Amino acid sequence: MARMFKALSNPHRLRIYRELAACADRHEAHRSSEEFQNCQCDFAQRLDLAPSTVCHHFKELREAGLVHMQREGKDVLFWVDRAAARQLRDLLARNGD
Amino acid sequence: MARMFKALSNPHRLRIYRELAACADRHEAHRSSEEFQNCQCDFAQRLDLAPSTVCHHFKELREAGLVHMQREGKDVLFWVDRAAARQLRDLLARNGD
DNA sequence: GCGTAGCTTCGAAACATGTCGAATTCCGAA
DNA sequence: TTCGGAATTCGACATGTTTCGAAGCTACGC
Repeated sequence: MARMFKALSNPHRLRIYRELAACADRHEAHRSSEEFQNCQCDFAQRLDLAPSTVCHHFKELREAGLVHMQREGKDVLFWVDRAAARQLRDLLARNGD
Repeated sequence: MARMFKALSNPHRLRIYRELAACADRHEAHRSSEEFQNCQCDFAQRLDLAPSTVCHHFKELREAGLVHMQREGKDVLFWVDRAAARQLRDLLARNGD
C-alpha cells in the first residue's frame, strides 16, 4: 500500500500516471476498453528526461501495481489499474464525507 | 500534491495517518468534531521507534497538509485534514467507475 | 542479414530520507 | 521553584532515490 503511494510521490511519476489515466479515459469513451498507446520517448521529451529515466519511472509504477504494460510489436501498450486506484481511494475515504 | 503522496509513502507514516484518521472517526460519532487526542510517545512504543523519529514523521504529515496539530497543555491535539484527503481521492478518481 | 527505433539494464554520481541519541524547550505537578 | 514527562531540534550516519550515459536487447523495415 505504501508502495503505491511511493510510486505517486515523485512529481514526474505522478504526471506520467495522470496522463496515462487521462488518456485511458479519453479512449474509453469510444473504444470501451482501458488500454491505449503511448510511448515512453514522448514522455522523455515532454518531461525533459533521459529515456532510461522515464523507463525507470514506468517500472516503478508497474511494480507498484498502478499501471500495466504489454509489448505490442515495436512499442508497448500501457493502461492504469483501476482496482489499485480504488484501493487507494478507499484508504483515503472515511465514514463521514 | 506529490508531497502528500510522499508523506503517505512511508509505512510508519501511513500507519500513523490511518490510526489518526480511524481515531478521528470514532470520536466523530459522538463528539461531532474532528479532533481527538493521541500522544506521539504512544506511537513511538507501538511502532518501536525513537520519539524523535516519530516527531519527524508527524512533522512530515503536518507539512504535507494531511494532518493538523495544536498544543493543548502538556500534549498535543491532532486531527486529519479531510479536504486534503478528498483532493487525493479526486485525483485518483476517474470518470467511469 | 543490417540498420534503426524504442525499451531495458547496468554502474556511477548527486541528492534525499529514515533513524538514532543527545541536548533543548515547554508545561504542569509536587 | 525545581522536577519530570512530552515534544522538538540538531548533527551524524546508513540507506534509498533520482538521474544520467553507455551498452544490450527486440522487433520491424529495407
